[in-house]
Amino acid sequence: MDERWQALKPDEAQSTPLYLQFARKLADAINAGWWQADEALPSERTFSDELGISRVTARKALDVLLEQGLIRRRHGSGTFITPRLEQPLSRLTSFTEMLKQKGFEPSSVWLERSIATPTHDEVIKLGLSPTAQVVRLKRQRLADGVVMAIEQSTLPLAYLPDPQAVGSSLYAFLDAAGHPVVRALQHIRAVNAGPDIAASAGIKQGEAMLLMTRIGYTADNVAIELTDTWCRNDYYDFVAELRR
Amino acid sequence: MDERWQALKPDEAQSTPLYLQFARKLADAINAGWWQADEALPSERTFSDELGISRVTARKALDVLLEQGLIRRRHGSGTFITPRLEQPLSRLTSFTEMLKQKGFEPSSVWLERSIATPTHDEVIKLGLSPTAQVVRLKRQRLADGVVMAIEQSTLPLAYLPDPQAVGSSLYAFLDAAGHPVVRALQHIRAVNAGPDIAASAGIKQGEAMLLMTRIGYTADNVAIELTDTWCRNDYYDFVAELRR
DNA sequence: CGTTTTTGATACCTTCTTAATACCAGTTGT
DNA sequence: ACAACTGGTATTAAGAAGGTATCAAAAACG
Repeated sequence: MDERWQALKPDEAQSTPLYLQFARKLADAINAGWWQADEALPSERTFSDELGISRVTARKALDVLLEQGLIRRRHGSGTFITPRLEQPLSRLTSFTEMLKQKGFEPSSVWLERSIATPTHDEVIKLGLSPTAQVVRLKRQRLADGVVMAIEQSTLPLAYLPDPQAVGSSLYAFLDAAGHPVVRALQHIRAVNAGPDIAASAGIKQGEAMLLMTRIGYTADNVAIELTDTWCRNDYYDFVAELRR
Repeated sequence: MDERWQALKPDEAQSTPLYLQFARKLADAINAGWWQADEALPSERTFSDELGISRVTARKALDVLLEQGLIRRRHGSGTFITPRLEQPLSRLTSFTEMLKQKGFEPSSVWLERSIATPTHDEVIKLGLSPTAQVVRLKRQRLADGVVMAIEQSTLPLAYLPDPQAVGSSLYAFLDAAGHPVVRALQHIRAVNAGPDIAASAGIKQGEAMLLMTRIGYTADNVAIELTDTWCRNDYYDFVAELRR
């Protein structure tokens, strides 16, 4: 067991804060399967004693992992690692959630909030009736004040009577309205930035961008959201882990 | 660590301002992967002391990188390199697989099979020793005779002594050699096609392409394969299903 | 030649991390 | 009911990090 503590020990000489170092190492250890799912981790005091760090530092590292959903704490009982089944590899997270997790300050600027007649493409993809109308939302997505993506969402008017009512998070709004998105199909392509998108995103025209097209479904399998997101390629990284 | 400082040191004799020289060198170092995402850079005072420049100079250089979004500063904490926004994907199916299912005939043409000295980037990503050599494989991927993607794989020479021995499937070869890839991390970005890739892929220079970078791991968690695949955006469309 | 801008150095301020405590509040086993 | 764990919270303090204001020399410019 002793080598294990060694591997978790943060390095004082590095300039990265101790708690971040420890958080990373502990996350690696958990992912490497050092502890069984639902097994208690060593207590905060044990970490503190064995690694020669203060309990506050150990605790702050655990806070990070808690934020990532890797562990769960039970007051008086202990800290447990979250069973893998409950943390699907590809969680459907909103832009807002993802940024907060990364320590950025998310914000958005509305470019458009209007009611419109759907295009043919939208009618098909959202399974609309020919006469239905839609709400169109277009905005810049910012992290710490920097434009990271341009997002255009289309929703059936029936689910979103007032376009102005949406706050900073569309998903939060849909949750509150009783129509949470639980599943989504996402297509990813590369496109050259057109003049309008380039201008909104603050990049040169023709620059390569990732175009993510997502169709969100509610629990009863109704397509409720069609979102095109043009992602600035220098800030986004799409990651997939494959196993066989 | 000492050679590193040497490489960052600006040259007083040059006419370009010290802080610009330093900014450039530091940016190169970051791009070369000297520090991990979310890791802290040395402090401004450390740079100042080690490089024999004033703290303001070091700071002005960091200002430049901050402007470029390469780094983030946290008052009282340190300077960190900006993490990319990771968008997790799973159940990723590529268009080639769909093509196969639809009955297209995949094939490939070798462009290069050689032994080479790894780039700095490859050394980092494959965890190589500085003296190790690698095999480089480059080929066109075709479907019914049309170029769909350009693929360049890099493997440690130790695992693949003879580049010519690889048949049409790299994975089949590795399986037979007793080093099957069981897990892979795949990153997807958008890039503008450079002159060489454009020529090989039969498209115009500057056209947006999907660049898929895959690192394959064996059962004992050793990185054995680094593959860059430039996918023609008119033929590729990655699909992922997300849940929460 | 004088003026303005750039560059670099110094000193001081604010904020964050880390640590050392102490104490509170649930949980568990005896 | 109790003792001995667990996590949760608050306080204090020192040290280290980025933030900022000021000034001097050098370069660029009119």
